[in-house]
Parts: sequence; C-alpha cells; structure tokens
Amino acid sequence: MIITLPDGSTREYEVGTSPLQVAESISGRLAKEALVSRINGVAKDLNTPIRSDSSLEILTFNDEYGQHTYWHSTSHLMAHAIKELYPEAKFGVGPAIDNGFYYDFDINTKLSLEDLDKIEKKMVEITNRDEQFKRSELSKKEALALFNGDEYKNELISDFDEENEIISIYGEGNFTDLCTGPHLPSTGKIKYFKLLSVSGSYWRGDEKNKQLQRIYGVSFPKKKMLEDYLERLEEAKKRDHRKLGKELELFHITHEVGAGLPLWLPKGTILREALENFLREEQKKREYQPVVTPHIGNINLYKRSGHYPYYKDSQFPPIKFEGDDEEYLLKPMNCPHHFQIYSSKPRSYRDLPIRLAEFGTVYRYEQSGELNGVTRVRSFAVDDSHMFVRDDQLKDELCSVIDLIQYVFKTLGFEDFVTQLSFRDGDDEKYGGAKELWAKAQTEIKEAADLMKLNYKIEEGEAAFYGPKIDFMVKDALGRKWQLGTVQIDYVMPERFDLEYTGADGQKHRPVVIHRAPFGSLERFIGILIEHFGGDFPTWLAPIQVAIVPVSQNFFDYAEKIKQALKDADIRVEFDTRNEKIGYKIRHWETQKVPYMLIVGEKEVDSNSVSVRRHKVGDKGAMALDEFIAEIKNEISNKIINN
RNA sequence: GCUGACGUAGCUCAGUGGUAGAGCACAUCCUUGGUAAGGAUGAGGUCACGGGUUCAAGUCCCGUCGUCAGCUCCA
Repeated sequence: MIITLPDGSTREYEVGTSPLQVAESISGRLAKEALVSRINGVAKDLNTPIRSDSSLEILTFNDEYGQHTYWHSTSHLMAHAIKELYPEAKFGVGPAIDNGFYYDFDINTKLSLEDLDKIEKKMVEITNRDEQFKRSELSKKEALALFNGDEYKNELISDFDEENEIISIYGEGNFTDLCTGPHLPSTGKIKYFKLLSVSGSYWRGDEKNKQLQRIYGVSFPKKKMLEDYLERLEEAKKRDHRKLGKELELFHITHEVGAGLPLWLPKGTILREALENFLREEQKKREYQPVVTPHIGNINLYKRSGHYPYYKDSQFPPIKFEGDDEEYLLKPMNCPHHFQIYSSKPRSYRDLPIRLAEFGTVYRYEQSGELNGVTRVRSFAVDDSHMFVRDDQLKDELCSVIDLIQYVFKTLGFEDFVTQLSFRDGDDEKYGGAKELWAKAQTEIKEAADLMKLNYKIEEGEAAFYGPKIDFMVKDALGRKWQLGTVQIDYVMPERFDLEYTGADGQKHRPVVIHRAPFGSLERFIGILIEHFGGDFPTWLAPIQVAIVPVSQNFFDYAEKIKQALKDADIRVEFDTRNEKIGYKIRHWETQKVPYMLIVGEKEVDSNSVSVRRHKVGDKGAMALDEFIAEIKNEISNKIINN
C-alpha cells in the first residue's frame, strides 16, 4: 500500500503497517517523539494497523493535537493512580484543555493539596511500569455491563447513539476507562507532570447534580518545558491586578465596606478618569449626548423591563420606607432611566439616532464565589450608551459602534481579543419579543460584524433575554477569559417601555435600541488593563508620570523649579525630597513603575538641564527641560504605548 | 451559592498548646550622595470576628465574615 506523508512524498509499506512502524522507517528520532497520528485526517493510535493506501501524519508534542493527546493520556494516568489509591473511585470526564488536563471523580476522601503529591508519586510508579494503552471496541450492552456500578460512566454510555458512534475503551494495566481516544502508545511516554489544583465541579456542569472533585494538571515530554511552564505561571501571578492594585495603590477592597465593593484610591482614580475622559472625547466626536441619572429607581421600572423578575436573585433587595408604598431598587442597569429620558418629550424621525451616554454605576448582588478583585464586583460603572435608531439606521449605527470599540481596544494595545456573537437558542421561554424580530436582529448583527471584518465565533444560547449581542473578550494574566466591550440589539425594551417617534408619514413608529459599552465595566476593564500592561502603564495613563530625584538636598531649589514647570505643563509629577541616597530613590520609583525620572544634580544645574531615566530602560542622558516637556507632552497626547 | 484551602504589623511571610517574630515600608537622628536597597535608634499587634475545649489557645474544635482556586451564574 502507498502511504502519503504531509510533505507530499510517498512510501510503500505492507498492508497492516502501523503509523509507529512508518515513523521508525523514517527516523529513530521521529519514532521516539511520535505521540499519535492522523490517518486520512482522522486521529488514530500509533499502533493502528493501516489497511490501504492512505495519507498519514505523525504527530509529536510540537503539534497542537499531539499536545492534546499527551495531556489526555496524562489525565487517564492520573485517574489510574487515583483508582489504585482510592479503589472506590468513580469517574466523570477527564479531557485535555488549553493548558493541560483535568479529571472529575467521586471518592470518599476530601483531597487536599498534600494528597496531590501522593497521587503524583503513584503516577510516577505507573509510568515506570510503562503499560500500554490498549484500545477495544464494544457494544452498548457490553459497555453498560463493564461499567456496572459506576453511575457516571453508565450515564455517559446510555447517551451513546450506537447506530452512529463507536463505543471504545482504553486499558493500561489493571485500569480501564471509557474513551474515544486516541492515546499515546504507553504510560512510559509521559515524562514530566505536575498536578496543580483540586476543586469541586458539578457532574455535567449542573449545580443540581452531585459535586465531584476535580484535579487540574499539566505534563510535558521534557523537564525544561515543565519548568518553563511553571515559571510562566509564576510570572503571570506577578501581573495579577489584585497584587498590582495593592502595590501601586490603585484600589482597596475591604469587608468593612463590603465584599465586591472596591474603593478607588487617588492613583487608581487618576487612571480611571483618564480612561473616562478618553472615551468622553471620542463620544463627543461621534455625537453622543451625556446624561446623568440616579443610582436608584422605582422597582416598577425593572419589573416593566423584565430585569427584576429575571435577575431577582442577583440584585440587592428592594428599598422600602414605612408609610410609603413605593419600593426602590439600587439600579442593576441604566437602560430604564435612559428610556425615560427618551420618552421625556415627543421624538421625530429627524432626531434619530439619539445616543444617550453615561458612566452609570450599577449594583448587582453577584454570588460570593464569583467575586474576583476588581474584575467581578457588586458595584461598578458601565460606560453605557443607549442609542435609539430607526430600522434603516441600525446597520450603520452598529458599524460605527464596532468601530469605536475597535478604536478603544487598539488605543489601549489590546491586540488579541476575540469576538463572540451571542444568539438565541431555539424557543427557550426566557427570550422576550417576537421571533421574527430576533431573526432580523441576528442578521443585522452578523452583517455588521462581517462589514467591520470582525473575526467572530457564533455562540447559540448566549444571548441576553431581550436580544442578541456582540461581546469583545480578552484574557487575563492567568488565561481566564473576560467579557469587556459589548453591543446588544434590543427590540423588546422599546415595546415594553412604549418608546416611539413620529415618522415622515406622520405615524408613530418604534425605534430600535442599541445597548453598548466599549469598556463594559470600568472596574473590570481596569483590572484587565493592569494585567495587560503588568502595571507599566503608557505615560498618558500613568498615575505619576514623572518623578524628580535630586542627587542631594543641595539641589532642592532647582528641582522645585523643574517641578513647577512640569505642573504648569499639566504633567503629573512627584518631587522626592526624602533623605536618602539616589540609588535608593531610583529603586523606589522603578518599583512604582513611574514612566520617567528626572535626575538633577550639579551637572544639570550648571547646564540648566535634566537627566532623563526611562522606566525599565535606564539612563537616557541629559536634555533641556523644554525639550523633555515637548517630548513627554507628545507621548501623552498621542497616547503612545512603548512597552 | 457549592467543594476545598487560607486569614498573624501598612506589605510579604515565619511561628503546631507555655511571655507575639523577621524582612520591607514608616518615624527620628547621623550621613549629602550621580542611575535598582548607606548606618543607628524607634514606633507599630483585640494573631479576621464570636463561641467552645484546656491550668494555659495565634496554635485544637464549632460558627460567622472575608480572601484564593475551580464549579455554577453573569442584564
């Protein structure tokens, strides 16, 4: 038979030759590194006999799928070790994920971090036995019999469609697991691994089900790769916004105020206002109208919108005064207030689009386990706008909103965000409004996304209850995905709030509402921004832009003059008058990640100059003060990112 | 909300039943210096909070609050 390799070359082998044997015939090294193969594009074990002319890929750890298989097999190895240590163990699922693998299981012992060492040691023992992963296929009936007594596997097997799916199991030594495969040839292939964390997870992701235990881990064929990976994890922790937020004095969270209720410190507020002003300027150019609305509102507004009944559990309870029949709600979103502004006078088709914008603080009672630094909180400001548009304006307006969000992200250096179109999922009752309007909205959103060349993924079932949306997602330092910007089309609220305008025909018409927020939540956006820059903010955002460091107290007068000049030029400056040596002060301002230090001593006084030191770069030499001011002003006004 | 871990000085952390510690930061003094830590002295604690066991609790047990990882949720 003829085997075609990825480079297009062909080789002839006897029928029944396995991918591993092919690899051996090509090179010893390839055979050693081979993990799994693709025969005619289908992933197969290395020992699968090939029966006819085929194309063949031999995959190593350099291939994504090779890594995937490596991690998947490691998860089986871990399950095997758990089964040997805890014979009562029953197993859920154990897939490979982006960076490693996990396995869910049910055992009588509550595992702690120390137990992971024990499991790791058992895994080493099993890899030393170098047992082969052996595949076999069986009928549904046989499979049910084999996993008799394991309700999780039984449930998985029962879901199999025997007509179209093959049920397979993999065994290594005395451990057998239900699995579609493929796997590595043997446990000995798995060299270096680390179990990272243990936690709970609901069976099949449903909180009504029993909670299993889950162990996450990662593995590599070379020791250096594991070490590098663990080092990257450590590096990532240094970027953690909760750590940097404290070190750089940006925000403070204390249970004395309340969980998830961040306090913005002076330096964090400078950063926050810089972002707000940036967006305000952009919105002014794009003809948005700023508005301001209260932090609470009559509960009827939210009953009418449908938010109150739908999200009752994640809202702070209503506020009620004795002797007053009215109930008020801390506003969980800004839309109803903005709708009232729209309705405050009759609107003509000539007025549309109307774009009302507000940095509106909203309050949501997020589940305690969900709170996370400043990225998931109970009080946050949305850079909200509600845009009231005619049908014929919708697509243009969507495009202009996407353009704004792209501009914001680009200015802040977010290059690798992903976009998700969230559509409805069938007939679920939770969705409000007519189905035809949904279909129309989804089409419009997709057309706008295509026009604006967004690289998107469509997620069915992720829509808001009132309409489909586009979400802009960015990953944090630890690889967790967060939604930042969002654009949502809404035909439902205009109905519920009876919004209208008078058309050219003199008749009443309904506007369409677009909800949009480029940052999403200011709190979350800043959290991600901190991690994105690792605290080394571009100068226009840096809370302190310049630190003046005199060489000794003899030069304080000159330093004071420099400080005044910078303040006059509207630059955020600190003058370090502490009684310390210069090296000490430089270290301090470096750790504070201040973009520029100006060192002034005898030389500078004599030549009427400043010595410039750039954060993370070092001494840039002396220059005239005016020259420095011109350069930094340019850097600030152009929002230059030079990290 | 669930499972597990954790909570000691402003920060990072040591302290496994017997008189609360270190480094950094802070204050005072000496020192007046040239690109990442000069020296001395000092102040700083309801060991998260509440209860219990014990002659004795930072330490053991229970509860509450909070933090962290993951799950679930996310207008």
